[in-house]
Amino acid sequence: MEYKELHRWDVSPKEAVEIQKSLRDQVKIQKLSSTVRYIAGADMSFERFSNIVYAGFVVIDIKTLEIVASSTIVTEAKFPYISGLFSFREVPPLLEAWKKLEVEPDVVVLDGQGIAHPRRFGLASHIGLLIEKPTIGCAKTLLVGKFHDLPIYTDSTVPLMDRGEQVGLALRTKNKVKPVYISVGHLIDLDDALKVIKSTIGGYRIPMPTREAHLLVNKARVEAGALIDTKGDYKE
DNA sequence: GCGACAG
DNA sequence: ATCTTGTCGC
Repeated sequence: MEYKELHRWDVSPKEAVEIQKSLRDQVKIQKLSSTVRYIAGADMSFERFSNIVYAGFVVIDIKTLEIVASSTIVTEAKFPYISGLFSFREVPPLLEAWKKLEVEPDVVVLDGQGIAHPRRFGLASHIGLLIEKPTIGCAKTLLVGKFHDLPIYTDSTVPLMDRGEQVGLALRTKNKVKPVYISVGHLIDLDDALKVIKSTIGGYRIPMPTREAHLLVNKARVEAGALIDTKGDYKE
């Protein structure tokens, strides 16, 4: 798949914040324009004491929840992990994997926030602008916002509020299990984002796109590690 | 100044 | 994120 180059990546944290501010007004919140058949999930897996990272995508059929395509790459993360600047660490490796993906998804789910972000420009919004596809942020923990009285039963939702506005929602994907947090990334609205995510819940807390992407990149890392002995030499 | 802080 | 075994609860 293709993507845009909107700015440099070798920037300081201060410059990164300015880039976020300059791009956030380009985020479009709207109804999904086409019917959804293929949903992509993305994730990254890190090596313990290095910046080597495995990034990958899976594409899932919304009807069967089966994987129809995937891509994986290995590269080096060049930006540190800084809360609020997460996308500057994750997006470059993800774009490399995106480049190798052969099946075009109708919507992409990211492991992190969309507009539920201090500057309303989280990972899902950032990569959405670059790949020009509808994106959804589906995070395991909160970055900003508060919510109240979320029922303990599957499919319950409650608004996620930050500074007086709704930035997403908390969704209970499984009985009596911690919720996930859904927010709009780009080219979608919250109702459609929720519908898409609900259609991909496979009985686990983490919806299938993200879950399968996580399993994929984790497996890639472990298998690569098994090929290297303790001296760092490659095995036969 | 204190507390919070996506993966 | 990653390191890790068993264990408590549905």
